[in-house]
Amino acid sequence: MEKAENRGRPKTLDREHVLQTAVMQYWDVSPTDVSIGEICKLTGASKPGIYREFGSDDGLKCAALESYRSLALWPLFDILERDQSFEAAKTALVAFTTQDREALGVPSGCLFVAMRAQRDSLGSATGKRVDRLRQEVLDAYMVWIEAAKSKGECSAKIPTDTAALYFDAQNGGAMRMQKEGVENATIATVLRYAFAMIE
Amino acid sequence: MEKAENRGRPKTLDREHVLQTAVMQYWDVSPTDVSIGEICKLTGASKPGIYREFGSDDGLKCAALESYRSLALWPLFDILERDQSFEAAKTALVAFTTQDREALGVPSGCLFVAMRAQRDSLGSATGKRVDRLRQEVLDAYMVWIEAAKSKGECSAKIPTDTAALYFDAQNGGAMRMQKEGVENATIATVLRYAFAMIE
DNA sequence: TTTATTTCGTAACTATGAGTACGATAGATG
DNA sequence: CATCTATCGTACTCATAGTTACGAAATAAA
Repeated sequence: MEKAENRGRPKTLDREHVLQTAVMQYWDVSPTDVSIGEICKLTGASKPGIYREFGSDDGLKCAALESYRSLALWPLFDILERDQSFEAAKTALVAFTTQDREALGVPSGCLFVAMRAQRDSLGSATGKRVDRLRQEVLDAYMVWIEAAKSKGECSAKIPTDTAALYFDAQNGGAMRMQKEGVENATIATVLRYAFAMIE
Repeated sequence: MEKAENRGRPKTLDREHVLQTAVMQYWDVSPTDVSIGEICKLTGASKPGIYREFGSDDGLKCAALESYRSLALWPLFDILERDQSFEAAKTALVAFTTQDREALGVPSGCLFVAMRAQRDSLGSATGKRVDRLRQEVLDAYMVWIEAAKSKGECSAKIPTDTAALYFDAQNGGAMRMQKEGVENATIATVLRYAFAMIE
């Protein structure tokens, strides 16, 4: 067992602050266009400090994705797993996706969607985590759809795995539109049409 | 009028070869992860040669996008403008989008979609051209949808501009799925469901 | 206090990539 | 053959970004 050694110089690097700053920068700008040096400037941390904490650029991006997941992706999983009607869930998905980001003080678009688009430019650890998260999301959609089918709320003859890809694609499209500046109300209309298809 | 001056050392740089190579690399790899130096190695051209011909990295990407448009986007415009039923056009869109790229000897995904995703990392000239092309595509969808509505082949009450965004988003989603390795048959199913919505 | 231990951060190093200075080269013209 | 002209390509410059070497600093234990 490792006891809390109080030896040595006390750590001053604020891991959470660095991580949150990184998430916001990657999210707002782009995961491949924010350098370690930029994060240093914004947080006051030193480069070796960040390397000691996260190991590498890849490590920081990986940690940022993990952080983003429990910060911004949690509501998605929650909607899919909550016990509610298929219709109610679809409505909740539209509402969640088209929230007013400005009002929430959060960037538009989706860091996960951005990382997927640049998957091959990311480090190997981050790349693998992107793949895993993608599969997790698809699995969550599948469980949800399968449940709706067995409850008789979804009679569509579309295969469940294809339907999962369908919903995931709609969500990704919405995030891209948002980043391109399309009004949330318009995006919501698009999503409602898309989601009405599967019932 | 400028007459064809035969003075000076003859040009040896093969503009078309460089351009096609650039298009294929940007398309296959990513527009922001292919350096001028890489294009040089692949084509045998020298760096100053490429700069003399295209002015800058931005200029080359811009020319590549233009080339891509008349190479790979032309069929899309053609389908939308051809005189055929709304249904026939939608079927043609699905077929075009889910062509077997391997068999055609062409990369999967779409360079234009990739450039849109990285719009802010591109040079100003390329960025503006991406914007213009996006608007062109949306306009083409709108003209098509408007025509279908007036022919009575599309009775959907969805606003035309929103419907255009809808179709554009579906196409983009298909291209991303293709790049992520989803089977074309599956993508076609997704698209058919999505397109069936608007009628 | 001295020593052991741990973190701190300046100042490098290295690699890559955009962009260019400039002398060499190749053909037309006279 | 001499000159004019336009392109060629080697070998730079310059900037950025990931990464690290290493001595200074801070705290607990002896």
